[in-house]
Formats: sequence, structure tokens, C-alpha cells
Amino acid sequence: MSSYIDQKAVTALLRGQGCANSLKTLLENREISPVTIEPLINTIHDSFSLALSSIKSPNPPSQHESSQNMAGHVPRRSSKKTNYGAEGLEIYTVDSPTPRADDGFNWRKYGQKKIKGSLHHRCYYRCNAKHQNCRAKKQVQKIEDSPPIYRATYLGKHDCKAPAFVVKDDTDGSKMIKLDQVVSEPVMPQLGMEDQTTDHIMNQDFDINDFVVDVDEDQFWASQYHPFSSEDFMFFESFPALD
DNA sequence: TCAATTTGACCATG
DNA sequence: CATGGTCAAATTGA
Repeated sequence: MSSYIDQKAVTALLRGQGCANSLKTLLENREISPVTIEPLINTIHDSFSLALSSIKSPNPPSQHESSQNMAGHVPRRSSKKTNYGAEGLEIYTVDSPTPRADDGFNWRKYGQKKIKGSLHHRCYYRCNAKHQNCRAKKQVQKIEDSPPIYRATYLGKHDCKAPAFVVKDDTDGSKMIKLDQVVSEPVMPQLGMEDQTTDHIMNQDFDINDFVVDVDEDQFWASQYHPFSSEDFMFFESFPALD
């Protein structure tokens, strides 16, 4: 299980890379408006935070990790990856002060439940790339009121090859920004239990070097965008118990 | 009119 | 039986 962190970090970095490419295109075309670039920035932000938290926290969080992380600038968003069911599927969670919908994929809500012991409902989403038979799912629940914290739990891998944003344009209704292809198959675990490919996916050992990464892009974002600025205060992996 | 959301019913699990 | 997850008909909105 040495790839526990690598997979999560690589997933996040790949997503961030795709968004960075899209943002680069927008900037090159001078399509600069808060409406068009904010979703991209948000996703890049989440992606880097997730990747960094994976690298900085190689083990699932312990109860007393907060004090150690104080000097480590752990991002506001945090994530965990745990086994999910008998199939060995994995999930990860992302906490955010807003129920951010523009995380790089189109989600369709299919249910909502009142969860015992929680003041808030849990909302159930599945990936809306229906033509690509994507099985990825997502659950969103408000876990704290002040400050508001929404926890998004991602389950399963995206079979859809090209996540997309739909952003509103001030002048011309809506337009679709297609991200560069993000190859998520090797990274995210399979959700479907009837799929026999799960085993070979889970058994693969991935290394960051196995993925072609545009170094210039990374260096660009490393210098232009500080992952822990603005809203990234202290938010550590010592979550309050949900139950 | 079509697509997305809402919401109560239903199902699986412990 | 309680709970969480999913289904699907009804509703809503563009």
C-alpha cells in the first residue's frame, strides 16, 4: 500500500493540471472575468491543497495531529482516504466553507437524507457524464454551522474522460469550458462492484513519475498561486466525530 | 418541452 | 428495527 498517498496526490495534481491548462487558455485568449476563471481557480486550489495534505500527512490523521500540523501549514481543505467496503474501494473527503459545486465535474443530485445525529441533510450526487457511464459519486453534508463547513465525500473513480465546467458568462448566457483530458482511470478506484477490472486497478502501483506532468505549468502555479493564502486558515485533520 | 431537483418509498445491511 | 443509500414519480424552472 505504498501508493496510498501517491494515488491521491497524483489524482489531485492531474485535476489541477487540467484546470491550469484551461485557465492558461482563457488568459491567453484574454477571456478574463471572475465568472469564468473563479471555478478554475477554486478547483486548482482544492487540487493543490489536497495533494499537499496527502504528502504532508502520510498516515490517516491521529487525534493529536493538530499541534504537529501547526507549523506545517496544512491547508484548510483536508482529505482522508479509507477503505470502502469489502471490495476495497476507497473514498476521500474534502472539506470546504462553501458547498462548492464546481469541482471539475458535473454532478446530478439523486437523493437527500436526514442523517441521525446531524442537524443537516446529506445530499447524494452522481457524475452527470451519463453517456460515458461514469460511476463516480459524491456526498455533501454540512457538518458545522459556525464557521460553516461542508464535507464532500467522493466515492469511486470517474470513467468520464473529460470533466467540464459550466460557467455563466455575463453577456452571453452560459458556455462550456472543456478541460484537457484528465486520465483518472488508473488513479481513482472503481466504484462498480460488478466490474472485474477493479482488481487490476487496485493492484497497480503508481508513481508520480509515471505521469507526464508539464513542469512549466507546475512551476507557474507554484510561483503564481500560493496554495495557503486567503481563506486557507488553520484547518486540520482532527475532525469532530460525525456520529 | 425537456432536464434537473425534490421527496417519499423502497431496499440492503447490521 | 433503525439507518443509510437509491429509486422514481412529481415538481420546478429555464
